[in-house]
Amino acid sequence: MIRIKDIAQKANVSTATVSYVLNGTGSVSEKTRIKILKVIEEMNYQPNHIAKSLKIKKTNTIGVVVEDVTSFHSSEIIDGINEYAENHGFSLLLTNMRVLKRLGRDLEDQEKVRQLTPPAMKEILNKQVDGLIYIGVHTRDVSGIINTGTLPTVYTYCYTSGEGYSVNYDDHLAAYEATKYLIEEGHSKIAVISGLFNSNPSRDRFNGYYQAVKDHELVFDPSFIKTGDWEFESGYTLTRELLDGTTRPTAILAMNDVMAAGAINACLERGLHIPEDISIIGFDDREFSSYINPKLTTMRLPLHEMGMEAIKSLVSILNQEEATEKNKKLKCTLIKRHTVGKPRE
Amino acid sequence: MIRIKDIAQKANVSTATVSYVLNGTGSVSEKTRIKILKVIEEMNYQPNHIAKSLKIKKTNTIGVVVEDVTSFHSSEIIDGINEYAENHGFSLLLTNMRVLKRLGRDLEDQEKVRQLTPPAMKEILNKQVDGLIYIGVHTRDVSGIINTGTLPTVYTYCYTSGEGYSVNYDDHLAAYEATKYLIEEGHSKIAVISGLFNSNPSRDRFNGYYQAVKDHELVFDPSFIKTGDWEFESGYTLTRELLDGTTRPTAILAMNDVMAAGAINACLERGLHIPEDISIIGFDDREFSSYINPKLTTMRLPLHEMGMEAIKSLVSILNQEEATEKNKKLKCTLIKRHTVGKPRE
DNA sequence: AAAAACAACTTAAACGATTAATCTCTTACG
DNA sequence: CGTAAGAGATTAATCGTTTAAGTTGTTTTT
Repeated sequence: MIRIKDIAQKANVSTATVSYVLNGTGSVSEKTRIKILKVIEEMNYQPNHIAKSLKIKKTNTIGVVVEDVTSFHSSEIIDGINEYAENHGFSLLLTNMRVLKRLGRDLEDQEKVRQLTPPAMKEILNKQVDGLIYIGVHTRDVSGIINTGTLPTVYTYCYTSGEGYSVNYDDHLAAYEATKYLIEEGHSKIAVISGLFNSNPSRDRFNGYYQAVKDHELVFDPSFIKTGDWEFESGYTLTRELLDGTTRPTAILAMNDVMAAGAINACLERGLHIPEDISIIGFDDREFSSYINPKLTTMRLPLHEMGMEAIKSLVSILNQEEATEKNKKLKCTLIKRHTVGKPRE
Repeated sequence: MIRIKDIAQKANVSTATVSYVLNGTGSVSEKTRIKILKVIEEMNYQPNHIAKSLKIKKTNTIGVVVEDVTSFHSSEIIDGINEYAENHGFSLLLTNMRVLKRLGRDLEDQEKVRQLTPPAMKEILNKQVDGLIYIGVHTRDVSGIINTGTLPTVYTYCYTSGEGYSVNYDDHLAAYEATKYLIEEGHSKIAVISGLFNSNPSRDRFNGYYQAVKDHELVFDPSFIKTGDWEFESGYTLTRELLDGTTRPTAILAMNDVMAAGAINACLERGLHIPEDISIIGFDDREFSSYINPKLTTMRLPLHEMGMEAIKSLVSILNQEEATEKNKKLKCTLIKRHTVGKPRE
């Protein structure tokens, strides 16, 4: 391994001078600068980041703790983080907590999640990262569960009540816009297949829906609200219930694409045509949404952007820029495909 | 930050002694060992890995270079790598090349991929990782594209011809078994919707299919072989061609789930019943495969296991264990769902 | 009883960078 | 002309560990 020392010897200067040209600090004459640069080139010198980090107490490495990498949103967020990191000289140290695989749907049990944390995270904290990005599996509150100590941290796809920085998407607005779209298409009987009701996204999305219904002076029918559990089966079952109800809705707002897929299956099975007989709108824009038949109209989550904004926030915290926004909320976008149409007369 | 020096002072010993108890090296009396451990506990000392790495020239960090994180297989492989890493004290430094997003289907143009490499990878190499795992986007040959220099490297979901270590799944065997399953269900007219034909998996899978057909003494009909491009549309279009052909197949082997989904759509559109009128089998076991209607029977790739085996290989190379297998090939497993049945008489 | 061996420590030099403090020239200015 | 200022370089300490080599004092061997 070539060291600064080797460069210095060959170029007949001190190590300090070499370091100065490497970092563009100090004052070095153009002549020696050129000379040193040439030697560096010749010897194919690669700086040792470890040594540098030890001295300057900065690693230019960001820890990324993800509750579950295999969850659909994680890789897209990581991709966003990576894009910014690459362009700004940061590396990413990744740790996967695997909460979903280890706890399943038990993860609302905060104590269990907490117990999962230490082994996975201690290591990453000790590795001397400059800051941390925490990617949850649901946009739920993780305060009290995660203790990152004094390390600057930005939470995304989850948040901490009150303290801490977070980047998320706007559930309320997204549901509002989805509902508004349905209403504008002419629907007035709009059912909802919700996720688990003790979760923030479910609550916020319901409120967005409710707001849109009220703003457009439609009647709110509680029998149109069904509570699912985010899974395919519940979308399927609840849609059957909806179709068997006294008044049949002309549109269904499913709170994720997986349940929407279940809803589509249920409708198709009953011989209904989508969107002629019933419209369905999903949430997430999962990859499969354009592989199913008919292709699903859905609200796309700004995942890539969330990753980008999370690391931007973190970097601005690291740079002590005071203006950093505490809780960013990004907008979802409506992806129009083939499951929404005007209702029959 | 608490240093070894601080511990040493408080415990009235030298830094060397502290280091010895920390590493379990040297010879330290039980009495001082206890004493030092107590001080460490009291002061909540956390070792500085950076300093240690500088000295011992080992980081216990493994670089993971992935051609595209958002590709369906990547996160599952990463999950496998992570599981082993966590249990063996390694950290993961992740870099995403984003080849798919940057090059699209152009990635068979090796020159372009090569040009993408340096900026993304140089950084990770300089960060002094002990070894590298490279995760491709297709199981294609990347030799000549990727230059990891002297760094121990294991390739997965891709390979290098001849030199280097790799872990992959067995395409030939998987296709053989899928075909065999179809034959055993009673099918004799089995069509294939292949991926791009200049790709290794396409070739190997075709050979597996061909072998199975021959082994079971069926006639091989070239008109049953259609070449797609891995995308949904081609599955759809080619299935329509197949259905319009002079002899209609009773089963379709699609070389990935996405094309299989296209095939299902085409069949459904023609009013065919699956699997009564036609059987369809996919490849990959994508998440959506159980969300589509009917649920797709498919060959599952051993992704998690590939990640585990990749890092196992790497670690055994790092430990200079000579016995490390050069090119591991893992088995796919058949996931039986609802798109394969016995053919009509 | 002297020599050798060993256990239990300590000393101090690395590892490869950064950087405050110095030093030596020039150049500029009143 | 004397001196202050500045440019361009060097010296050496430092970051937090590890570890070879050295130092004790005690035990074993012969």
